[in-house]
Amino acid sequence: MKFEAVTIKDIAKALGLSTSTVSRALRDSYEISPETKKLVLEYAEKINYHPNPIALSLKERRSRSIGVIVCEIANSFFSQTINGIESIAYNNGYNVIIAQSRESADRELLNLQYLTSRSVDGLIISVSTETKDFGYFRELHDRGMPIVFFDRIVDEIETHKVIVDNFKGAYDATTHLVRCGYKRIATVCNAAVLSIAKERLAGYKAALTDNGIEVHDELIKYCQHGGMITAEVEEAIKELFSSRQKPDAIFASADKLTTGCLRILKAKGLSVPGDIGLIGFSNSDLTELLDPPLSIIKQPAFEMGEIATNLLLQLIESKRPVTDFETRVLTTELLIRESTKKQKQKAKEIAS
Amino acid sequence: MKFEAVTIKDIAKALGLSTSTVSRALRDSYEISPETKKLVLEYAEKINYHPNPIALSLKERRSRSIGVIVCEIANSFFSQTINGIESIAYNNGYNVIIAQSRESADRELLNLQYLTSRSVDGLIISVSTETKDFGYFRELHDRGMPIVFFDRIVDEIETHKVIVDNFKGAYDATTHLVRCGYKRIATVCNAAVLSIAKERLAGYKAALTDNGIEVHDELIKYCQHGGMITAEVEEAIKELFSSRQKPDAIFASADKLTTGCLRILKAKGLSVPGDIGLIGFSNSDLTELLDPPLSIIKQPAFEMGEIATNLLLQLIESKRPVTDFETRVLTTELLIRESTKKQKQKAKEIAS
DNA sequence: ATCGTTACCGGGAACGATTGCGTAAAAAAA
DNA sequence: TTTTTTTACGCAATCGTTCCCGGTAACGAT
Repeated sequence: MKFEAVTIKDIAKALGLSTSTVSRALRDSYEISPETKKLVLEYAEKINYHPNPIALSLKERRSRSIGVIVCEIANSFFSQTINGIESIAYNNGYNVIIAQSRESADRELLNLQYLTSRSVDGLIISVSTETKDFGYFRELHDRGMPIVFFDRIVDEIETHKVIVDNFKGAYDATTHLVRCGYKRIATVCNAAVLSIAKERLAGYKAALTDNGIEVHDELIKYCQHGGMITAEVEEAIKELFSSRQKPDAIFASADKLTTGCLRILKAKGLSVPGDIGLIGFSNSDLTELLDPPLSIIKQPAFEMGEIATNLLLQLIESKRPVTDFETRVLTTELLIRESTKKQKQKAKEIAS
Repeated sequence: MKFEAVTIKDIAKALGLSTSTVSRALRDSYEISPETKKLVLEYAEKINYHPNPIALSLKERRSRSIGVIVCEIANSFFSQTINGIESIAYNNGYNVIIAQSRESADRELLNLQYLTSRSVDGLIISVSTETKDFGYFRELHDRGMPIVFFDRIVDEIETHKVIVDNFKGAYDATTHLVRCGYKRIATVCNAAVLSIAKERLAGYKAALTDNGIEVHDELIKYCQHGGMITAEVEEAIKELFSSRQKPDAIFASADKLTTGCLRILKAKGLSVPGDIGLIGFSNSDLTELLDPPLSIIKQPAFEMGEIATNLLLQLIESKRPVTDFETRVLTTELLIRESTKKQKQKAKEIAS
């Protein structure tokens, strides 16, 4: 089954002109008489002519499409980012091809090869938790493929990057927990190789130290798949509670980890914040409806997508190789709700 | 800035062969000697040759890409569906271009034109709530563009469709409310033009009638934008509560409406299910963590995406025009949780 | 009458890959 | 040895579009 489109040849034949003339008439060239132009334009309109973008891509050696690789789209943060990416891309005549790594380095590489073989003009990437070898990224980048990293960036590759101040986000969240009166604050974070995991962990540690609380390694748990696998989070929580230092609060450093922790804590029959406080990074718009309403650190996801895309288009459309790269750092938002309200505090409130 | 890829010409020149020979060698043609093949294959591997898909698309008049139009991707149901679509598409060498209508008929048309001008080989569509004129769909379909509708389908266009038994889903949900002891059951649904809205409303009505409960029109509220605009849901709820027949339960017939209702009810200080019961269609994986845990009707979203894609690929790859279309109807899943537990019932449970 | 200019338009190569057809050389059959 | 067949490869067209060259009128100036 074929969908046959109208070509410039059809117009040329019908009007007794050459394809060159038709092409020029359509592009409003000065070498074509007004009458011919009118003729061509009207006929093109009539038969609903649209230039074949594939032929154009071949000719101009660009596809006007950009590739996006994220771990998964069924994730509030990423779907919001993609919204931002799309809005800018579409306004500039680019289309967006989305691929998911599902936190697998293999799938990520496959997607990468697939997208480049599809000749995308550029890439917007948030790397998977599993990725250790950035050789292919580097090779691509060295060969001139425009790449913008966001969220989970690759430090050793020099290109545009868009992130939030993860250190500050984590610092603020942890400080908030301290101020609420929590003492044994644990953290559940992403694979340690991830830039965001490192930064958020650093923020967590700094906040504890600055508040005179000792950092205990046994209160720091890593989830290699960023919470995509429930068992992983379950294991982390179990370990936390079987340690000598039982935590009285948890700072979760990623979307899936935050809701994952809540799920496991409830499954274990623990009350939040009664038995344990919880705060985490999240971009879900359902967090305030949860039981309990979750205190979260929220990222400006849509804006991040917009900025990343603008930077990428800048790279793509630049005449000469860009060497001056920038890293845009946005700020997170701390939303305080029930899940970090310590019991004593609650009691006090009721009394007053 | 350009990303220069290796072409068949580069290989030909380097090896002193013609492009035809190289092409045939790469495709393992019988007319090429084993030695030449080996030579070409090894060199191609060495310089990391990948055929240019754009050139192939031009030659074969197919792009090996499919377009998907949904109202928004930051929606559990649709992002899960897209996961299903992608998994099948990628396995078959197709890529997926996603576009969002954001419930606007204009944007939908724009996306449609954009995708077809991008020469996608086929389309998978869930129409927007606003769409009234299906002329463009029809035209495209008549001109041979393979289209598969899912979820929100277009009855008057004969092609493959993938839906759930919306009538039964709504019937089951409403029946469940009746069995819980609710008497004045309201429904908040999508724009009445949508296939799913009609079917779910019919299921709701039938369940009431079959249980000897009268259907009151003032207990039926429509949201033109399917809950994307909060004010819309707020207005619906306000109207319900200002009517003579104050509802004691609500059946929400779409993802955003379900969580939207919960949000508004809580904002109004109403307790669920204490003051009012709530059940609705939803595919969010957070519903059981909500306050209260939400009773929902869940659709097999991933599977729907898979089936839709398989059907589309079937259409695309069919040699002759397909005239025998099918509508796949899957079944929904009813998950009963706290939000539909009527107070009396609760009391009884505690007593026993 | 000849030249220069302007205005319009067509031929054909190119983008990268595939493929039908033609053909030289080598191998097999006569 | 001659003829036939097979093997192995190149030429050129094709997909839809753009664009570099040309080319040809018409017209005014010389």
